[in-house]
Amino acid sequence: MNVQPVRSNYTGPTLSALTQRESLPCDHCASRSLGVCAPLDHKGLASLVAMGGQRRWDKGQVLYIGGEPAQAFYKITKGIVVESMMLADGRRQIVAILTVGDLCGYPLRQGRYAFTGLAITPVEACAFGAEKFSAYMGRNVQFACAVADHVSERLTQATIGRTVVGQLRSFERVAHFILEMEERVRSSGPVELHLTREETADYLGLTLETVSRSFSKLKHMRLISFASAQLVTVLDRKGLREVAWEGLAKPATDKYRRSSMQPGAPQVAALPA
Amino acid sequence: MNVQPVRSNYTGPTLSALTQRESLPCDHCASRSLGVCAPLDHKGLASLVAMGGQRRWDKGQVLYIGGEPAQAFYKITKGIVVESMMLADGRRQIVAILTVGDLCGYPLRQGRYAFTGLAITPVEACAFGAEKFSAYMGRNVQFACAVADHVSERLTQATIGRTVVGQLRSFERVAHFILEMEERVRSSGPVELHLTREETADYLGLTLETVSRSFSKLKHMRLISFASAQLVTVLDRKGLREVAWEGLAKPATDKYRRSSMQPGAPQVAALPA
DNA sequence: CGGGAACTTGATCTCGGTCAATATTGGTGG
DNA sequence: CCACCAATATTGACCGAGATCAAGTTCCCG
Repeated sequence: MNVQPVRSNYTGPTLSALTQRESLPCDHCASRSLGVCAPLDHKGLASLVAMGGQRRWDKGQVLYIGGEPAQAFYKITKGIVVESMMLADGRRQIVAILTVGDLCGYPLRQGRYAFTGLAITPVEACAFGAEKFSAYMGRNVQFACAVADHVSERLTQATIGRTVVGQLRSFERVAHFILEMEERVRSSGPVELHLTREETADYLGLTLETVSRSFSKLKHMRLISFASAQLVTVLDRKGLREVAWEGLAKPATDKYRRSSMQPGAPQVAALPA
Repeated sequence: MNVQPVRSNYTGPTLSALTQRESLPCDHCASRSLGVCAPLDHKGLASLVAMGGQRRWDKGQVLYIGGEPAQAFYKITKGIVVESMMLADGRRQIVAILTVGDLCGYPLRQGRYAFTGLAITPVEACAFGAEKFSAYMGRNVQFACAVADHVSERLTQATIGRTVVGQLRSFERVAHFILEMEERVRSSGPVELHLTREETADYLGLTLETVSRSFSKLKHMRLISFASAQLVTVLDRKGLREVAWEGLAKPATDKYRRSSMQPGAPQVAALPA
């Protein structure tokens, strides 16, 4: 759909000017070694950078709108972006929470943004022209693999999210959310949630009141405590995990099909060639 | 995570034997021109095929189990596979419905299957060794792009699914499901659902009773009719679409942030380089 | 045909949504 | 620095969509 491998021998105008070792904004970039930039050498980086530039948005500003023609993808260097889908009546599903190192605006759907990107903090990002980005994928295997890798990770995240929303009770979803946000920052001490109760609700498929009640419930269960509404301390990580995710996977080796079935080793058979 | 680009000059043992124009199982494969095989020429195809072989499973058999070490990916040539995640207490979320041309078992999470694959009809598939598959990605840009493309498509699907489960009412979800299954087969006439009510429930985050009631409701609304429980005729596609998806996207140019916000054009500013 | 799986329908209960009233927080200007 | 106000969060009361429990019915498949 969105990726158009280009095998031609590309001789872009911007590339030659930058192949020498000269300073790139990337040299001081917090996102340099993350995500799709990680496998690139100086030259590769230079040609990618030549595609776009740095931009910034204030909290509350929209980066791009789902359904509109896409000019650029963004790799976040600062702040937090949420991607969402909306229904005509205003219902909103937040489908991803993205931070430093994450690529956003990608993938496209028929040349248009699939989701809407919103800055929920001040955001800085590096912009890549959409067509050039795709063309570069077609020329650089490592870059293409890095993109595939990144999208794979997002697919896994999205799928877990679907399971959370589809199967967990309200306070289980909130417990999972807390652990997810803790994981994201990878630092000990209190966890900054960043999302308002309303945004959290739209992320978890609940209402803001239910989210608030679930937080309170977890607090009364002595699993968490609050410094402020946005700053949570995990008191009992083990307990929280049990609530959050009643041990996904590690299944009891039957009941993949709920009722009648004969699991048995998959039988192998050669097909008529 | 799962993709390990390998840039080395590969000289596999099986490759040389197959580079001449000789017959491949692919020549008669229904899945030849679909998905990740599409961009490959005879030689590329030959080396991919050399990685695995054809296999088959009966209805109800498990192809692979989430959390277990992965040996192979499968590209479906016949039948339907559902991928799911399970919770310890038996709750199950079906996260994908895959058919001819789809790759399954991919992506991996730390070398292990992320989801569990189950054949819900008799299934035939072409197996690719997992490491060799990744290595081949690192050698062939077009293949890597095709994989990225495929994963991107699945990400979009997963995200839409998350929105369906997170935001739609029960009968709206079922309406969406019917349209999705219709889309999938791309042929006029009655739509074969393939999933039991229980599987549909696990896909939509409902119970089988609610799914059944929702089907009945849509029937009484004269939007669909049944030849059998598995065979649906869409009587009013427009009406069904309105129920299914109250016009996702095409948003009213505000309310990305529900309350206070000043959308305004994203302001551009150069960062200190 | 016979039996079991799959499906439908009904009665009741409950979790989470809705509506509404405070409480708290944080940002702004006096 | 404090007071004020709007935005955000909490809590309560009530209601309803969907889950749960429980019969029946239909449809396959041997």
